[in-house]
Amino acid sequence: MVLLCLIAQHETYGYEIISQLNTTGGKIFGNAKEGTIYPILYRLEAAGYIQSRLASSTLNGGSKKYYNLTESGHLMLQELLVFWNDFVGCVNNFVASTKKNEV
Amino acid sequence: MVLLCLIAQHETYGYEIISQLNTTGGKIFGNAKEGTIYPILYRLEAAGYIQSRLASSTLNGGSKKYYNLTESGHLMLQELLVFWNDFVGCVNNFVASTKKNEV
DNA sequence: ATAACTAATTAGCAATGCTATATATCACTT
DNA sequence: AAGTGATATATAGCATTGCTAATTAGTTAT
Repeated sequence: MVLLCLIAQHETYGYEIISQLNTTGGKIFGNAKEGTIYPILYRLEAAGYIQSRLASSTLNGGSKKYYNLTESGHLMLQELLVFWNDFVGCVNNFVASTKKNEV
Repeated sequence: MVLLCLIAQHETYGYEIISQLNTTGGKIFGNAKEGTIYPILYRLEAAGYIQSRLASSTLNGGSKKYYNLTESGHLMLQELLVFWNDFVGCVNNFVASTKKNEV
């Protein structure tokens, strides 16, 4: 879902996503590695949620593979955002009824 | 973390946990099955976060295996609650910067 | 030439979640 | 006594997933 969020913001590519996660990802996503992100991108593309176009090498380094959301990807992102809200709500219900005793 | 929360509230056993999740677990945990919960309980016990005691069969059905938190389990639950807050915060950062464009 | 940065790829392992089934006990009905 | 349904635990087996680690390759600067 987070990768779909990032790609939804603007067309981007794997290395940039990793850099962005490393700088603005906080404690949780600030440590993302290639071996984690690239396989997710392949799965998202295989599932039809994102599509890629190759761009020849410009200023620096190898050729980039730019991704953007498909229509199906936009729909999936909407569903995931709904799911995420439900998920946080459900977990926090259990957390809330615990904290009284625990904290 | 959710199972540790439930066990922290009061000593309980697998079947009761599953029943509780099915009734109060909402959309997300309302569908929990034995094959999901029991292996998690075994892992939590193997990791030393919970301990069990057997109780002979009382009113109905087989003998129950009651679980409660160890000291290590209480510590782990605290860490997980902190992690959970960080995690939600980090994800919501990305969600927030997406929603402007997307929704 | 080489170091440093950009960029993508993939092998391989361990952890995890879930489906599905099996087992056993007890209470109640027919 | 046989069967049904609720209670309760256990586990085989599969697919998915996350991560470590290493490989390849192009560009820029020293």
